[in-house]
Amino acid sequence: MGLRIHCFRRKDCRVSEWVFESEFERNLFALRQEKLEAIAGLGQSRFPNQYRATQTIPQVRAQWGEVPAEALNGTPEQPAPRIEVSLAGRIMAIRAQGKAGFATLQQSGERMQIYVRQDAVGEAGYSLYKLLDMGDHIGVTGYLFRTRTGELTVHVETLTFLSKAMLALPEKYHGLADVELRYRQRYVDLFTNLDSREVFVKRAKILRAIRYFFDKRDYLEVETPMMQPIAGGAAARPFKTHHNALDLDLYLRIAPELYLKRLVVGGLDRVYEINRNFRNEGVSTQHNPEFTMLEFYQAYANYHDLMDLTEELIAFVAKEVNGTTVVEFNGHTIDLAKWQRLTMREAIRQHWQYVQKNLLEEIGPAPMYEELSNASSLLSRMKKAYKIIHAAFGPHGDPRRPSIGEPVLEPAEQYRRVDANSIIENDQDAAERYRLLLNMHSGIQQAWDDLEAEKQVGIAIYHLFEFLVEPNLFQPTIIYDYPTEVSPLSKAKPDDPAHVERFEFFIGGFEIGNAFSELNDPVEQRKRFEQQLAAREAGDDEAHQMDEDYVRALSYGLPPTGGEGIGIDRLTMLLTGSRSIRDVILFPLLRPEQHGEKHAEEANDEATK
RNA sequence: GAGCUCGUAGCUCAGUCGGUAGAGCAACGCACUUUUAAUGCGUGGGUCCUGGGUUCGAUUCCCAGCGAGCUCACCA
Repeated sequence: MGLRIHCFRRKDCRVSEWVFESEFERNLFALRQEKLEAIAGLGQSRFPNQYRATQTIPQVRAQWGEVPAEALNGTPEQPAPRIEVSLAGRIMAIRAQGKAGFATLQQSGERMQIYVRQDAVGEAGYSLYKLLDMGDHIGVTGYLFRTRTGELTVHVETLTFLSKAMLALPEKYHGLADVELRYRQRYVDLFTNLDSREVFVKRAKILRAIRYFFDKRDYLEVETPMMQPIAGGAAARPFKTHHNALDLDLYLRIAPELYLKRLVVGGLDRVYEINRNFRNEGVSTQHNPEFTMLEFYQAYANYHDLMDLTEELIAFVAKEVNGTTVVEFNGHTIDLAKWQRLTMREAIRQHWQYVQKNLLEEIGPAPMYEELSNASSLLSRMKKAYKIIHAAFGPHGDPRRPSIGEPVLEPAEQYRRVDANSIIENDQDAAERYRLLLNMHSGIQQAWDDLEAEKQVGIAIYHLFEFLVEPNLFQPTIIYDYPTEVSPLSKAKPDDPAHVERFEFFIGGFEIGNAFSELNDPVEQRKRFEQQLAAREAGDDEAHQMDEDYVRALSYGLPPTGGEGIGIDRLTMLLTGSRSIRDVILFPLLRPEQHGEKHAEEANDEATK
């Protein structure tokens, strides 16, 4: 910690100089320092090094929270035995009344009222009380009683000053409401918004439950490199960094996958790792550039074994953390113990049939499996379907794409000239219908584009799935048997080379995990790397690089292995009912704050360019 | 990356059909020995995000920029 706390408004500010956000803060800080001196004058240390409490506030509440007033307070004739306590906490409310007063201490997210009266703590003690402010840390000793209004309270006998808040706390009723401030100043958010604290307590419980689950099954927790010379194991753009002494470019890992499988080659049959991955991509309510993944690998298992394990894991974690497998998320009630499993093509067909039956009969029956396997028949089907669904929106229905040809059907009345924003505000069902149709529209359009560009049929199928089906998978769903073209690291189905033994699972409308029977044929692996390399040369900067050492590792023999990755942030969102990934990451990535003159200069520079 | 919305006191928010702004909390002073969003009386606190334009005059209108939220795109 330097001396500087804020340094925005003066471009030449030095580290040795205090720069406050405002006069208010400058004055308050000075005033609090004077109070600190006055506290020292009372014989207290300004910044004492420790305080020995005998209990925590949660402990006292747990033990005495329900004990009635008579038992604690006794009567004038029959005084009850005193319950002595020694507690520490942060002052979250303080109310002085002449020669006595109350304060509320907070510790570990729980609160305890204290009562300080001059005739109990003495004049010096009461002088200290009067020098206390919201946000200060103090220690108290005394005994428990209940006030007239029944609140469990510490009758203070000694007061020990522990640390001063030099800045003003947020408004005490609302806490920090500005989401940006809550992310930037999480240290304030955490003690003023206890809901926020609860999310991170739960996050820790989730991690603990996961570790327990895998440890119990003889998995070994490992840590593999986060800085890698080749960023592999996923399709994503990496961050680049540099090691000076070795003069070596390195990438922050996009996945631990290839290292974990090397470990299985090495005889660590069951391994898992929980740690950060880094992907150089945009941010959204579901994406942070660094995010936490659980990856685990199990020798001699295939993807069906992992499906069973996954269902068990998710239900177990939910139960450990929330005491139930039922969660409310985004207006949906989800039971994490009730799963369905569908192949990707089944899911597309099922969803298509749903749309046909409930929304748009003209779209026709779902494509048959043969149609979904053949590029030219799929293309002609997509063309047909596109015209129908496009017409359903009316000539102006989809602002993002000009009409292709003339509408072939009369637009269905309820979708004519629909405006997404107005119906989302007004009519939930209409908004839902609109969303479903728009997703279908986008998926069909995407598949058409893929096939038109002569991409492989599997890629078109995958896109169709992503748009049509994925956003609607609120209940726990395993989607399996992915097209080979979109799965460079997984193993083909023995009886169907067009598909691989891979599944992803979806809850709450987004993907949470991804698993497959790992490809362990080094020759096949090299071939797929080479294909990726070709894609890379063709301009796909997310395509895999060649990883010779990984192929070498496979050449020593990877046993048949199942592997899976689970997004911990998203799982946490689900189990805490958080709509944004930023609510489950302590310090989500934000642009640095810019203030005052520096800011203005940059704005001008920008304007004159 | 695109669209929409927002940015006013330390915090939570009003407001100004264009005439440089208010409340509550917090802060400061006084009163009050069972209050609890304590209360009562009084005081201080603002480059109304930044820059430019229009105007006699801009916090308000217009343009640009910065930051954030949401939606979409990319992605897990």
